Amino acid sequence: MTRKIPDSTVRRLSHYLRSLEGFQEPGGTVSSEELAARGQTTAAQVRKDLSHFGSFGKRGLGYRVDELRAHLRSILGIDRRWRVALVGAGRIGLALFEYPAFRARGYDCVAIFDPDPEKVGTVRAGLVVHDPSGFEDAVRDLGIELVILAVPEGAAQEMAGRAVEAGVKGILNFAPIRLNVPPLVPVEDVNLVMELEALSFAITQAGHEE
Amino acid sequence: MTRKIPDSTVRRLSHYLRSLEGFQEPGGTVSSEELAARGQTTAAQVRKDLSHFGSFGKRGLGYRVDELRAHLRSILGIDRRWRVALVGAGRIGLALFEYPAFRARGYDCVAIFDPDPEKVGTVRAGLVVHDPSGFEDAVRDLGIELVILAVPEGAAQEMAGRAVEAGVKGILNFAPIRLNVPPLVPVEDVNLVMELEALSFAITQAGHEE
DNA sequence: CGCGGCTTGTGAAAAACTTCACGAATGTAG
DNA sequence: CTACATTCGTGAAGTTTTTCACAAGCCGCG
Repeated sequence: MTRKIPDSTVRRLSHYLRSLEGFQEPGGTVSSEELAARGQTTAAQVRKDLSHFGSFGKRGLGYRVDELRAHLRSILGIDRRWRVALVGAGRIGLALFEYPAFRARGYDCVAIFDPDPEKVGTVRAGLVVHDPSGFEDAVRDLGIELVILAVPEGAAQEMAGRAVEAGVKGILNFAPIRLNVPPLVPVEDVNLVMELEALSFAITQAGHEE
Repeated sequence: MTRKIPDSTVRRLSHYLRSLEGFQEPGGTVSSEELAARGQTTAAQVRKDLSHFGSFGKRGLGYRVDELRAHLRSILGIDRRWRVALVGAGRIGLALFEYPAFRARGYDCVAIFDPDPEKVGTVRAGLVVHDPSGFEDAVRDLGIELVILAVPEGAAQEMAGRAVEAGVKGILNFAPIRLNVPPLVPVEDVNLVMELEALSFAITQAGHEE
């Protein structure tokens, strides 16, 4: 039933879920048209996206809000909780770890690692900072499945390799390099400079356009 | 020459630029093959991407590193400096503003706004935090062109509207909503929860795959 | 100068993704 | 019960993006 899902579809599924959570009456229904209106897409796209995973709507009626919400959670793999470790206790990493939306969405911050001796032993975001030497043990003992990798560029590949070796299942990578990991371990890259560059490109381009 | 550039192309251009900066001898040359190797793409894709903007290479030789670098900077619109304001002095916004890579890439942080009376007047990331009431004046007086919008969901649309009205040219949006702005003003969305969801989707999916 | 080894730039082919359009369900009203 | 107004699910058509393949250009060497 589910073969190769476009990346863009997954992003939209997240959007749909977020839209559904904005609804007041969870017992109500919503049409593909309404769902498309929030979310900058079309009704056909909404239906096509969902059809990859099953038939969740009722013809003539639409989708039941609470039902679709549950389906989306299950599809996105957040009908459970995930144990997340932060590697790199810099400003950005810590800011993320304290971001309440993460926990609300099913992601539990369980450990922080940083090699800086000044940070090791101190408490950040409610957790003691550990030296990376203990990383592998922690992955096993705490059941860490996801890693937020927010270390300097030079250390990213090494820590990614160790994470994979230790059995981590996915990496959210903030370092501006393409990590070399086995294809079974998904990596999501977040590159904020790149986002700004996309902005200045679009602005500059608007001038050249005709 | 430049019509409709795919979004994915722009992202790759950023990557190419970053790869080029890793080179030691700026007088040397690089082939599309080498550039593709870093960056998770193909040589043909590199050439196609660049061909949208001109012919920068020499057949039989490749691209001159320093030359291509300059071209990419110009294409991405970072052969100049941009004046950026932070709206929302929360943890994430501040962490970004202190991120040294921004300045290094041509983005200058020039002002911070936040309505919290406890923050107004204090110094963060080297700048005094101002109340948003002075936002429009600051845009004009400081020549602010880009806004990093890192406010709570509820305030995002209002501040986006004010930014556009004040003449801001682009918005980097961290709020998890689609901003409603005129199509001439580009918006880049950064949604970290969505990135994590893409990860757990990929992990979960790997199980269902067959 | 002419030849051979490379590597670009680019139409054309292939693949991926989105939009269209319509049959099939579903609920409502008369 | 039938007619009607909706709205989903989905193959087919259309569009966009990627990949392919090859002619054309460049360099070095004899």
